[in-house]
Amino acid sequence: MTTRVGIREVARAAGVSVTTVSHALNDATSFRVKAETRQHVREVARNLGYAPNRLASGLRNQRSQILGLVSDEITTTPFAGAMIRGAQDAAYERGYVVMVVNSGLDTELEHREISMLQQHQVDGVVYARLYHQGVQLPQELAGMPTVLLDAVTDDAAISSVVPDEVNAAETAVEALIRVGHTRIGMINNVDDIPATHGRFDGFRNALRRHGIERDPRHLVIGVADTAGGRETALDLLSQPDRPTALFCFSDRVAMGAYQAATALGLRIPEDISIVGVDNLELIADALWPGLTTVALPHYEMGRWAVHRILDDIENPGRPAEQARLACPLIERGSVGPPPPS
Amino acid sequence: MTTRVGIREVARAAGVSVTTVSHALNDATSFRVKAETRQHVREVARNLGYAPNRLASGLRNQRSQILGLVSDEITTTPFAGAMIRGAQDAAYERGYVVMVVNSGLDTELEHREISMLQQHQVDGVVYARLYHQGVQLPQELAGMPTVLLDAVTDDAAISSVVPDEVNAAETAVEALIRVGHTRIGMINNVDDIPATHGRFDGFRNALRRHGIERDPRHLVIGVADTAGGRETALDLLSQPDRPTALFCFSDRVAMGAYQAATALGLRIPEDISIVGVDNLELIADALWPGLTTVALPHYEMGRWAVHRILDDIENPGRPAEQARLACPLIERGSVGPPPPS
DNA sequence: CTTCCTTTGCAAAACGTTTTGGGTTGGTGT
DNA sequence: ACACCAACCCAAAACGTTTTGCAAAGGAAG
Repeated sequence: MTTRVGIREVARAAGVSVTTVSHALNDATSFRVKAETRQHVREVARNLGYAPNRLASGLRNQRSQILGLVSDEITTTPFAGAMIRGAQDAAYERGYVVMVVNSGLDTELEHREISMLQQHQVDGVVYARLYHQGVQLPQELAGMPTVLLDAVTDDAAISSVVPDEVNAAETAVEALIRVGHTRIGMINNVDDIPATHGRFDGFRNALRRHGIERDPRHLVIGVADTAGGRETALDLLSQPDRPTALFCFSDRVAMGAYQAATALGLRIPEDISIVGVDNLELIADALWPGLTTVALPHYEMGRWAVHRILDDIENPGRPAEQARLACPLIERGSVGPPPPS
Repeated sequence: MTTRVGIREVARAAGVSVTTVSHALNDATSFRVKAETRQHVREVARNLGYAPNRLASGLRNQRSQILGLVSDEITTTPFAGAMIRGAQDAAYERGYVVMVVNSGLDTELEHREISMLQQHQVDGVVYARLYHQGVQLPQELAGMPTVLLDAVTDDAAISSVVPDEVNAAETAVEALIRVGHTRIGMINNVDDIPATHGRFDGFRNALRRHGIERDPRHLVIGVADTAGGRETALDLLSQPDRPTALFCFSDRVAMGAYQAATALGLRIPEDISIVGVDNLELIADALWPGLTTVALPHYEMGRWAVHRILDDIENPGRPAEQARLACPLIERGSVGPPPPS
C-alpha cells in the first residue's frame, strides 16, 4: 500500500498550510480562504488523489457519518434487500454510509450488535423489521437518533414508517371492482398482526364505498403461506355460489389460490380473478398468468427512514412522525372481468 | 446524550493511569499489569458501561475493524441477503463489522462507493456478485485485501469462492438416478455463464458415471426463467419417448416445468420427476408438491469470504485460493421412482 | 549497605483531521 | 509618516485511543 496521501501532503504540494487546505476543501461559505487559493488547493488535492480519513474527521467532529441499520432477518425474502438498498441510496446521496447488522430473534446478540454499532460511533440507527409489526425499542438506543422501519412502537416520540395496509387492500380490491366484480372473496391471515387487520379493513372499506354488500361466507382465514392459501381457496371456491374474484392476503397465499383454481379446473382470469399483496417478483412474475398485486414499498420505506433520521441529526427538534406509505398496484394478468353468469 | 465514558473516566474511577487501563483491557498476554489490577480495572470498566471508541482506536492502530462488502444487486433474490448474513456472522465472530454498499451496474457509482469505503478505512473488501460470474476487479482495489464472492477473475493472486456447479448438477442428477431413472432430460440455460457449462458437465458426468447413455433429444435450452422453462419443458415432454425425469437449470425453470407438466396432465412425481437448482424457498416450498433441489451455499460462501479476508489481514502472505463450495441436496417431494413403462 | 534486576505504573507522543486564536502582509485614511 | 483595518494564512490544541520510553518501588545478590 503506497503511503496514503493526507492533508499534510496536499498542503505541502500546494504550498499552503494544512489549515488552509481544510478550509478550502470543507467549509465552502467561510471567507477565510481566497477563492483562487481554494481552486488551487482543490486541484492539487484531486491530482494527488487525496481522500479524507473519516476516522480522523469523525473523531474530531464527533460525527462518524455512519448510520446503523439493525434488522431482524434478512435472508428469507428479498424485502430486506429492498429496504437496505433504499436506505443505502438515501444515505449515499447525503454523504453517509450504512452499517447493516442483523440479530435474528436473539436479543442478547442484538444487544451486542447494537453495542458494536455504538462503538463505531454511528450517528443514528434505523431499527428495521422484515414485516410490519409492533416492537419495543431496545433500552440502549434511548438517547440516540432512531427511526423504526416497517415497525411501530407506542412511544409517539419516535418516528416510524410502515406500509399503509388499509390503502393497499383498498387498491387491490378496487382493481377488482373496477372491472365489474361484485362477488369478491378474501383469504385473510390468521396471525394477529397489523397487516391482518389493516387489509381486512381496506377490503371492507372498498366494498362499502362501492355499495357492495359483503357476503360473510366469502371471507376465509388460514395460514398465510402457499399451502394455507391452497386449502382455504379450495374451500372457498367449492362453495355453491363461489366468488368471481379473490383478494389474497399475500402473494404466497395467491399462489396457493392458483393451485386450487387449477385443481378445480378454473381458468385465471377467465373464471376467477386473483389479486395478492407483496409484489414478490419471484412469485408474481413466475405464476402463469402473472399475478396482479399491490407492492409493499420497501425500497421507499428504506429511503424514508434514513432521510428522516438524517433530518433529525442535522437539525434536531422536529416532532416525530409516523408515516404510512402508499402501495401501488402492479398489474399483470390475473384480473379480468367476471364470467357471464 | 450524557457524556460518553472514556478510558480516562475508567482510569480515574479505578485509581490508575489510562495506560494501565488500556493494557488491562486489550493486551491479554503482556505482563505489564498485575492480574489483580487487570481484574479490578475490568470490573470498573464494566460497571461504568465503558465501550471503546473505535474511531479513536482505529485511527491510532491504522485498523478500523470494518470490512467493506460491495455487491452488484441486492434486491432481486434473497441470495444477497444470505451472503450478507454469512459475511456478517463471520465478521461478528471476529470482532469486525461490515459495511454493505451496492452499485447496480453503474461503474461510476461503484467507483465512488468504493472510495467511500476507503475513506472509512475499511481493512479489506469483499467483492460480491449475485450470481456466479467472471469479473474484472476495479482498479482502486489493487493493494487492498480483497476476496471475490460468487465471482472469479483471471488473476490467480486473489482469492475467490463460488458454488461448485459441477458438483451441484451431479448431486441433483444422482438423486434421480438413485431412484431408478434412466431417461433424464435437462433444461439448460442459454446464457454463456459458468453455471450453464458447469451444470451441463455435471449432468453428463453423472450419467456417464452410472453407465447411462445420453439421449441428445433430451437436452433442451431456453431462457432461464419460468416462462422459458415452461416452453422448453412443453417441447421436451411432448416428445414421443419423453424423459421420466427433468433436471432443471434453476428453480424458476423448474417452476415452468411444473406448469408444463400440469398443462399436459402429468402428475409430479408419479409421471415425471423434477429437480432444480437454487433452493429458493419462496418457490421450492410453495410448489406443490415441494421441489427437490440443490441449494447454492450463499450463506457459507459469505462466511468463507470474510474468514479468508480476515486471515489475509491478520497474517498476510498465505497464497490465494479459489474455493468451490459443495451444494447439498434438499429433498422435498418432486422426485419419485419412474413410472412403470 | 550497595548494586542490580524485576515488576509495575506513568507521561507523552502519535494517528489525521478541524477549528480557534493570533500573526503577517499590504492597503487605506488621516 | 502613523495608526488602523481587511484579508489571508498559520501554529497549536483537541478528539480518544495505543504504545514507547522512563521512573519508581521492591527484592535478591554481593
